[in-house]
Amino acid sequence: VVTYNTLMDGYCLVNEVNKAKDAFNTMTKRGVTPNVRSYNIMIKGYCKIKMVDEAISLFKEMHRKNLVPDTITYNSIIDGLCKSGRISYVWELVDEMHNSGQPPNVITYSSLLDTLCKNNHLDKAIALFKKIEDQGIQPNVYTYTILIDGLCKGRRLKTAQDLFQHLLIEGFHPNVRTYNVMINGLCIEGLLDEAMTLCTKMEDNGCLPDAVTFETIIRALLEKDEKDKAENLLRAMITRGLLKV
RNA sequence: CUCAAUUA
Repeated sequence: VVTYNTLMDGYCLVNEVNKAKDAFNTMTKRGVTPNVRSYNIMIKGYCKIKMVDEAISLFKEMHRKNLVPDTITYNSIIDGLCKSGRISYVWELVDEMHNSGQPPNVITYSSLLDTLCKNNHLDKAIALFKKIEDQGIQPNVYTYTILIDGLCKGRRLKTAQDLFQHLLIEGFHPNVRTYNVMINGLCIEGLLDEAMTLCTKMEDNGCLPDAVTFETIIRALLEKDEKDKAENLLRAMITRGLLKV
């Protein structure tokens, strides 16, 4: 089973979900019974290429074969449904999670938080974040990054910055993505000097800026016709090997 | 062997 699962996961990773499904069928034919992980891999694979209905049918197939979906199974479909905008079914599944004694975890909530943010339901997102904490679930760096990103894109920079501070106070270590999200937020508001300062600061904090960091700032600089500064950053990228020349 | 977040 492990061998087949690894193979399927590899195919899904490169979006060759049909080949993954072939492997899935082959294992069955050879008398190897797919386990929950096999289904989880296929469900995520289908969600990734937006074939959510296939994912749902596999989910139902699990029930028929008396396989009990675990938290990862739920999280994967919920995330797939969220990303394809089929929110109503999501809430049913969240209820089902509670009823089946596998309550949503921080990852489930991260998916939900992300959709709320991306659909401009910022207030609901903030409420959900509080609800997560109230339930005694520790938000992690992902959770914070998602909400900070939502706040930045919803033009609520101040709140985003407060949350970023809060994250530091709580002793979390922001990673490259967290910084990138904050930097993008500053760029959106045209605060390019602040963005560049934060870029320096992240490096001081032991977090190396990556290509996204630079591209974000460069793009913003060019929009403001700050061609010289942009060029300097481009050179910096080349020096750091972030840009092939 | 399986789940969530960033520029374009």
